[in-house]
Amino acid sequence: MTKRITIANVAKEANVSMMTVSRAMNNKKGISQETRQKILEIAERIGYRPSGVARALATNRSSTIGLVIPDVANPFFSQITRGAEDLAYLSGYNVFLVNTDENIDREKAALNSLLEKQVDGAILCSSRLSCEDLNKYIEDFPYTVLINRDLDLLVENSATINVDDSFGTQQAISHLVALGHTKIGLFAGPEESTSSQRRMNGYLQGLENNNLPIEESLVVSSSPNTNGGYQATKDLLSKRNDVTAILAFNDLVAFGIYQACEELEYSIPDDISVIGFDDIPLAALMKPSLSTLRTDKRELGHQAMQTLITLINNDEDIAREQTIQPALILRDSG
Amino acid sequence: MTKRITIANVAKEANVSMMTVSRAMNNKKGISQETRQKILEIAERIGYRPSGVARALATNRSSTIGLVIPDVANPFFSQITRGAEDLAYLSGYNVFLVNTDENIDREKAALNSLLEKQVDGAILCSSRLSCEDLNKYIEDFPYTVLINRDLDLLVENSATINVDDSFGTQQAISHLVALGHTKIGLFAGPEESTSSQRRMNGYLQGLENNNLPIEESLVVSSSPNTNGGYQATKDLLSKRNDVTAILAFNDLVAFGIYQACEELEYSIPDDISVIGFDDIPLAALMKPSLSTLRTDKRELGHQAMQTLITLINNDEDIAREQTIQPALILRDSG
DNA sequence: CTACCATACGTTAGCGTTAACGTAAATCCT
DNA sequence: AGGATTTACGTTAACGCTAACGTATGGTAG
Repeated sequence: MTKRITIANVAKEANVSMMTVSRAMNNKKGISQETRQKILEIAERIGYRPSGVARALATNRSSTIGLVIPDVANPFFSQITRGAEDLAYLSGYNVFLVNTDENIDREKAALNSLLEKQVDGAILCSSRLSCEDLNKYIEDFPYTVLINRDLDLLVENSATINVDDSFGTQQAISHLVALGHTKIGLFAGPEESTSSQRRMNGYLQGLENNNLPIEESLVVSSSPNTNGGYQATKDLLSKRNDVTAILAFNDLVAFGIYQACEELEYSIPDDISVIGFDDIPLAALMKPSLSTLRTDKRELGHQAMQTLITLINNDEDIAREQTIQPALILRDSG
Repeated sequence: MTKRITIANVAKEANVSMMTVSRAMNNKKGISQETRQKILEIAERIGYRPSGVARALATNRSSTIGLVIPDVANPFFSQITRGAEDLAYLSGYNVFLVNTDENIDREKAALNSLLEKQVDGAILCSSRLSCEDLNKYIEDFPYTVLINRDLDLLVENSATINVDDSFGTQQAISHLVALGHTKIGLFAGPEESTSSQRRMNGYLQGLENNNLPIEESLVVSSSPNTNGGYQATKDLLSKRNDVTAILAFNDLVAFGIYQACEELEYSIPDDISVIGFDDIPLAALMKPSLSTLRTDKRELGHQAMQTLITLINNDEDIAREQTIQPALILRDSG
């Protein structure tokens, strides 16, 4: 490994001080056009690359952001990641991506490592940390944005962005009611999932809004996958053959509903309407095509990054608690 | 923002030199158990967090790795990312994730920013750079691992990992031949895609291995999506009604084949066998379930990271050109 | 003509850490 | 016993950059 070319090399070659080179490289004022040009040419010629590490040490800014998510392999988070990274790129930041696997210890380890790396800010997605721990970390990071996680006390250096699952679910119910449905089933997801809880709230609220009774037997919990939907359908329809519509926890669950309905010879949407959640690519390909609630995850990631960068730069006041609305995509299933 | 707690604070509090604190924090020898313990307690108590930036400057090692991919939102790359990050985490590295969108300028910008950030190594996925540019960057990075990209001259500080698409395709053909097929169609993907080229090679080689003639009209290019498969099927079957098997560029293309076959009233696999590529979750859910060639992308990412870290640590000799074999997953479609 | 100011630089002193070397005391070996 | 080695520290000097301040030069206003 040959020795690194430093700002001193450029300075000597150009017969100026390091400070002048620094000004030239960073487009700062207090330097004439000619010298700047000359320095930039020399830098280019001798292959000088500024050391981000040294700069970070000197300025106390790393131009680096931490993004903490449960699992990039999950399309939900990979899309958020994409939206966030795109804006980071445009704004001159690099992003550290960390997976937690919804494991608290791993999440803590991730946050600690980001703290050591001295990121300028962090975006935490679906954090599993206790409120106490979370608050401690928020204090330690310069700035933090939380996605899909509420916070009791919202401090100066943080903001939250949440998907309004409750509202989305209410929308879906209103749509189904408008179609004449009154016996609407809900396939709830894992109990510990906050989005599952929010959808449950939305479901109850939606029924109330439309003056429909709440019947416990219409709510079935299901694993968040195809098989979960299949099982839940068999389960529900064996008990309640008056059900005419089902809200699935997500599109895969909806696909499971399709499979069960085919077996049981229920027709979608004639006998049963189905509405999914997520709008995965498969949704449009299913037969009949699946109506579903889509949240723009890329936009979500973008908005989180935008918020974080605004906080960092302290440009302007920004909403501390933001919300993203899912959109009801109507297709053929209900 | 309160002032950062530094190693000096800990040193003063513990009545030792900074060097001793450094030794304690980094588990280095030349320090007694008692002092180490005492120092660690004090560090914990006053909330000392070592500055990774300062450490990187002093040691010339950032414990940071750059991962450059076309698009995290694409499941293929998000899984690679996951596999890579997992190992990075275990090995004490953080990874910078960058998307290029297959845009050469953005890729260069990404690499430049990683160079500035002084990553200890980089993993480049499906790089679109010219050989010349690529070689220049490989020279600039301490270490580089390329995924799905060949390199003419393989320098000391680099390695490549490629998916053996050709072999996978040959496997599929041998399987189809064993089933009695002789007229096997290929739906090739985008021409500029190297995996498409490799599969074409594998296709030709596979036919030759099995003493089958090469017929140009059996090869149709298709967009890498459902619609592409749909169109290509209609196209192919209108010209060649003797085709009894099709290799799809990927599983979505295969899904398009299914749709076209349903319309044309061809039965799968009775009239036509179909084999996909990728094994996306949908593959197992399709009717009939789709036989496909699966490459373990997580393993691919893991292996790339493993190789990079081995290069960095210079632990042991490592294969400079590695290959990952896709596995033929046999289901009901052929 | 002086006082003031802007412009274009240079100097100095860190940022927080560790490598490399120095040193004093304890331990060991023959 | 006396030199060699080991252990447990401390000192010094970087790593590469920039903030903050200093200085010289020329212009400008009154």
